[in-house]
Amino acid sequence: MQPELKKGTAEVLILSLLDDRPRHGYEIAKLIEKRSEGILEFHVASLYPMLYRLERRGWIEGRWLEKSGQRRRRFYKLTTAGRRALPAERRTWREFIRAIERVAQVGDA
Amino acid sequence: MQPELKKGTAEVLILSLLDDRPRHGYEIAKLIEKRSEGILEFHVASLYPMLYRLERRGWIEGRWLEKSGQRRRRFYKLTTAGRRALPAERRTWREFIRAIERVAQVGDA
DNA sequence: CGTCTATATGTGGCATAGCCATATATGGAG
DNA sequence: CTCCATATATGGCTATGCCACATATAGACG
Repeated sequence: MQPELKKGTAEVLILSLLDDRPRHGYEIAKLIEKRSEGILEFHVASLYPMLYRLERRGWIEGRWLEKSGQRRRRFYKLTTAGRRALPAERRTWREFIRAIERVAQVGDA
Repeated sequence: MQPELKKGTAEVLILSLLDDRPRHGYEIAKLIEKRSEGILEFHVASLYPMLYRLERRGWIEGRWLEKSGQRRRRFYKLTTAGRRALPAERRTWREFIRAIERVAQVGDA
């Protein structure tokens, strides 16, 4: 898998996972790996900076949660702006893959 | 359209277009733009270097063609290695989008 | 005849986002 | 008491596409 393919996809992935419910960084990384059956594997070193970027953009919001018997975790949830942005992100992705499929005969068939 | 999405996709696109028949750089750029209905627009400044890379890798092979009444053009065609590599590239792409769809609810439905 | 646009190839420097290595810290299993 | 999984964080590297710029010709339009 050319690693370059992944560029720009982390956003929809993270936003979609946070659409279900608030999650913390490490959980997001593991979920992506698991649900994609190992095909996608975002290193946490890429994920944390992405989370900071999304937070700065105002699409997600994080807060620390410390429970006894657990390490501290930063849970992120979608903001209203983030929830509003998600459909457009999904549409962009869909249009993008359709465009590729029109140029390269790459469709599932 | 986040420009980052395109990263790593030029390869399959070029290879697929050359699978039909030999073409020159400028034609490839225009075809990508046209067939994708404007969604994909690779700048020639990205395309030419990509062609050189593919040639160095031995997947495509270019030769100059000068016709009177036309500017000089460099036509590229798939090599045997390139033709052999294409199905794997297409498979990678398919697996990749399926993986994204399993993580983000992004499917066409 | 001059200018403009489309065609055609090419290069140097920039930006972005993911990767690797590394660091820190805790809970639980053995 | 060591090791692994969990959890967050940062600095430097790399790849690939983007922008600006350069060069050159054919054809259209005035």
